[in-house]
Amino acid sequence: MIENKAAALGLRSFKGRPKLSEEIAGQLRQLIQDGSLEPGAQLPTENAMIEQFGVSRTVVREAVAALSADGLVRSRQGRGVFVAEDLTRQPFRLGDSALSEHDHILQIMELRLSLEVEAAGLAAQRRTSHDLREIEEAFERMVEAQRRGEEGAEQDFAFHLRIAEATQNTYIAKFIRYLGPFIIPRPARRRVTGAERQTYLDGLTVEHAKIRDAIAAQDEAAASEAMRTHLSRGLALNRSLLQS
Amino acid sequence: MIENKAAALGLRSFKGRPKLSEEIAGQLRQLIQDGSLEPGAQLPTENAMIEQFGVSRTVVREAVAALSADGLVRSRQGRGVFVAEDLTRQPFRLGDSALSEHDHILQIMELRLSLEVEAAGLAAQRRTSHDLREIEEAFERMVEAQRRGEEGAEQDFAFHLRIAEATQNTYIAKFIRYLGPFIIPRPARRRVTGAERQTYLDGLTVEHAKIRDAIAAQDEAAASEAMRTHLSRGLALNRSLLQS
DNA sequence: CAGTTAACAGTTGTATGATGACTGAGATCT
DNA sequence: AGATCTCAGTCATCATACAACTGTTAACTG
Repeated sequence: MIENKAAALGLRSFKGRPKLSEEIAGQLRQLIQDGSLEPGAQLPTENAMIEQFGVSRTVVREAVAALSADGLVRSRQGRGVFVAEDLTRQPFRLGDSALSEHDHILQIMELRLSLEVEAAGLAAQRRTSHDLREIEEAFERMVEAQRRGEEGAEQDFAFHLRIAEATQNTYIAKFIRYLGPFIIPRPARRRVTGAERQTYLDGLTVEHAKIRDAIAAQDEAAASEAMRTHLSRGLALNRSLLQS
Repeated sequence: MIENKAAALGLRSFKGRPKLSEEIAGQLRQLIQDGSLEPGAQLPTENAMIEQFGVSRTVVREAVAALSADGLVRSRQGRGVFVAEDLTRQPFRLGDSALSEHDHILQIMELRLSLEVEAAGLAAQRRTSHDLREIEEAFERMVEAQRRGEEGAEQDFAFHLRIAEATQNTYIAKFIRYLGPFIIPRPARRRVTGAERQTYLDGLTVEHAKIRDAIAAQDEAAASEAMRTHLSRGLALNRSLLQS
């Protein structure tokens, strides 16, 4: 047996060696993504992979099951395993990149800003009276959370999510919801304290109110503008805080 | 072989029974997503699941491997399988929704527009000379494709992707790349023929040129505006074509 | 001969038993 | 008291066997 080379990769050596099935799955994934295996092509049979990788059938099957869950391959009993014709089913993930925490946060906020500025405009155009009520309630819940001395990060996000849902575009709402966990922690905020913190939180409320009012008035341009101002300020704050 | 009506039935109405491991994986996934199993909670042990579901270890392990690939659970040797604390690793997918083809296309194009309008502005701000060269080359390749009588859909997308990369925001670029396969087919275009088609294609080139020039001049507002005009026209065209 | 059926080899799907590796806690020893 | 050992529980991996499905080929039937 050759000594464990996994540690050389450095990444997750702390957690012991990665599972063999993950190792194999990674190799197969790479073969597919760099085009060595074209869509529709057949993967080596299980027996071939057993020999080729020197592992047991359990490992091979678990690796294929993982790829199959990602929609990257499709296995058909009696025939073989094939690379998916339609690679659009390949999921989208954030965070496995090698960015610093600093860049990670800023880039996610930029991504979020891009979407939400437009979303605010669409919401102003299309919001129903029910949507508006949801947005107003979310606004109030955040005010109450702050009155209780909380940060209100969750309520903040809920407010933004209601706006995304008011666009009537399920994909936009779905993506904002996906981004939620990445932006809720917002570690930058915690470094702001005291009076400065109160000023910041009051500013949030004022900005949220402007967005809410523009959507209520169905003023598309004003809604987009208010959202841009709101998120730009958050972006600038993060940028300056993370600089130091 | 004429008899293959399984495909004609459309989806997967009769694909034979789904694999047992997928069945189990689905049940576990639901338990996690509806909160029956909270983050950090331990799943039943393999032996317990074998008995509970009445299947073999192979099946249970493949199901867990699939969930693990999605980042939904984490298994630790010697301890057990646990629901992930951080569900942000859950991937994002488009397309499993029950939208009509019509809404599907329009909503994706809106999502795309939101991002790309901002991306064009960021690209104008931050593009390097190398980025600009890439964008210009992609533009030329699309012109050449059209000169050859092709539609140039792939070159079109490549042009947009180069712009996304010029934002220096890897997440934005990554997401645009993910959206690619969903927008490349653009079935609407095929219904436009003859002189009308040529007018449309010429319009694309003019609009691309405006975007390119604004980015070259590092004029943020003009770049965003040009991109908005460009994609809005595509959106409007699709909307009218799909109406009928 | 034409058409159907049967047999076969190859593949994935499922089941089962055995062994290795890791974990945590309690028992044991010093 | 502190370090070590033992042990049961758990996942990780291996190996084997059989079932189910597929496509091809051979055999059979009328």
